[in-house]
Amino acid sequence: MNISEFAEYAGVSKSAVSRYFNNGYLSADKREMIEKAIEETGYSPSFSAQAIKTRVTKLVGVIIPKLSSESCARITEGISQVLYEHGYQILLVNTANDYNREIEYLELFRQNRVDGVIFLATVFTEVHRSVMNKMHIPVVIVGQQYKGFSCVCHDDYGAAYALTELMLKKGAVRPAYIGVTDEDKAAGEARHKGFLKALADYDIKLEKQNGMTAEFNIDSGYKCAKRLLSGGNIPDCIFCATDNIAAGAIRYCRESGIKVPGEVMICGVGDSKISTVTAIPITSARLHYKTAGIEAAQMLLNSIGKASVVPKIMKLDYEIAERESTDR
Amino acid sequence: MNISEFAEYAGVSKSAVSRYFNNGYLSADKREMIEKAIEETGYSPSFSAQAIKTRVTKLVGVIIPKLSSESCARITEGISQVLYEHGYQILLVNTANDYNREIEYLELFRQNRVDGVIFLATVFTEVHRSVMNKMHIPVVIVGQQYKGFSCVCHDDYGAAYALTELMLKKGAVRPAYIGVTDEDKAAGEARHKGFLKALADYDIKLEKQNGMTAEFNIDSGYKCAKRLLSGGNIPDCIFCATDNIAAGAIRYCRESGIKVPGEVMICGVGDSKISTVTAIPITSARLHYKTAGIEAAQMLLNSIGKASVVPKIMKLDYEIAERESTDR
DNA sequence: ATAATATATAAAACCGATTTCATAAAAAGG
DNA sequence: CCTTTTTATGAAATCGGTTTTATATATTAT
Repeated sequence: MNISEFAEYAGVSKSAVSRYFNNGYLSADKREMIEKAIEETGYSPSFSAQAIKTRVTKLVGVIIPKLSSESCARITEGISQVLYEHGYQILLVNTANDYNREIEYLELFRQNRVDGVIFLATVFTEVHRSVMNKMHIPVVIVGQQYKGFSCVCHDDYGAAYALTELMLKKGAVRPAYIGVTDEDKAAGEARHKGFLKALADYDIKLEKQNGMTAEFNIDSGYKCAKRLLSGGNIPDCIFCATDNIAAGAIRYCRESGIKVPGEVMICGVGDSKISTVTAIPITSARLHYKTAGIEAAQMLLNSIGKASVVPKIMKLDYEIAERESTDR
Repeated sequence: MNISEFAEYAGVSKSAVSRYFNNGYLSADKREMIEKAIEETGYSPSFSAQAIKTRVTKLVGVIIPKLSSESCARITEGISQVLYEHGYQILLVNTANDYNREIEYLELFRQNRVDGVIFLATVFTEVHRSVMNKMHIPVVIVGQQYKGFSCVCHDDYGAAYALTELMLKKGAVRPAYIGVTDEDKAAGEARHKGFLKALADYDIKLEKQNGMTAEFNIDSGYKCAKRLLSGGNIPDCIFCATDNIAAGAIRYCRESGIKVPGEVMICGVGDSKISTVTAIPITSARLHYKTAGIEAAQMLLNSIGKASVVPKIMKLDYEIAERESTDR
């Protein structure tokens, strides 16, 4: 049923029906007639038809690298909560860590379809910048700082520094690092730099074979820990860039009889659910993922419809959750 | 830029442009002119305008109870993969376990906006049925069986039976159960029944105080395990309806010095990431979440556009992943 | 009482596409 | 060579709404 048929059914004009849904002038009796007709028919206006005229879709594109990652899911949950409260909906794109798909969907969103975009990105390329610059709808980036765009991010550097310092203060002198690629500015580079800075400040140096790059999962942490810990002269602490990596490392230690924290301290980042239930609970830095999603969504909603917006950066604080894996 | 402006720019008629995007009759030179103009302007047709005329939105509504649950995330990942391959996108609704919001969005989708709905539901009410019956777009339900609708679900009953049998065969005689509400037909009722049937078949009875209902999280498992294990005459095995509950139970055992599996065997369901890294790795049943999402999406795509479709039920098999928590 | 303003209404134009229609040119068939 | 079919084309109608316009009526101000 379209607006004309409905208007006829209700005994009013199309314009009156439209005004009813858009708070225009409308007499009480017409309002009543329309309400009664809605009751009877269940009519509601077509989103597509509204969008074409108003240029408002009430849709926000959310681009994420991996839905089944706890951090992504929690950010998206925060986004979802705020958008729901404001009558917006999420057009979700799971890129499965495929950078090309990020570009593909940015292009898609560039034209129409959504009112704004929230982008949980990991690695930025020149192509990203060129596409994003041509975008004429607001974009908010979560988890990274990217010049020229509004961002909500975590203090990855500070968290990594604090965790490393914690272990050094407890007497670690032969540290190791299992990180992710430095191409990832946040989880990779920033945490790496925070780790190295703490080492520098405490006059401790990283032996070359003790720095490793892993994937974002448990198995990869397991394998790296194996390489790190199967030689002689093993490290006495391992900074892991994520809790999953730390969980894998702890699993390896458990299986090979290496005492955590006795022989080697281990920490992760993210304070995910997993960190409380591992063989040895993991000391980690709580990053406020859901809050990041909430803030990003609010930032985006504040930008939608505005002619131009000054890009803002919001950096969220962290808290250290100390658990057994770094006890001394 | 709209189709008229673009057509003028390209030096062809509106109709020609439309035909270009919809594979109509078009001479080679016109095709070339249009391609050149697209190159130069980046024009692409408006989704809203297309949708209004074709009544196709290329959008699928996905309603899920909790995004940050690993099972939901994996199902959604499967859905996303298939829809992507077919040029569809996901309109995501996270209901945060609020049944009213489920109804609200079913209502919203009922009218327009999406071409089909995938519903990861937990508890069905009469209101659900009445709304879903009025739906004139296809709906596929994941994780539950619901008469009259196409469903993709797991063999919760069989998995629970097999896990329980495994523990009974290893000599357990005083079983306990930590489940979720029976209102949830799959994770609640079906697993509960599978557990009870195994007990019946092995002539073992459940002491009343050894059956408990928990929430879907680690802390709740911890608390239930505490109640279960702090008295005298404690159970010698605990069937947990989810891995999270089992992880909580294992954490309690670890903290209170109860030996797993020595004093009490524990199992979970879902074979989530967590089950491999807990203090004692958890025996669990692998449910194919991502596959469920993939199958559901395919089922839905097969129904879209068809006048009427016979509802189908697809029940996916499970596999037992035996780990230390049930060793004997 | 009259002018100015606020409220209320329907018709018509418009949003940006697709599709039908009428017509023409080219290709194929006999 | 003429008829039929296929290919190609732009104008116009249509999809389901919103918004402008023009006009009428009711209030308020002076």
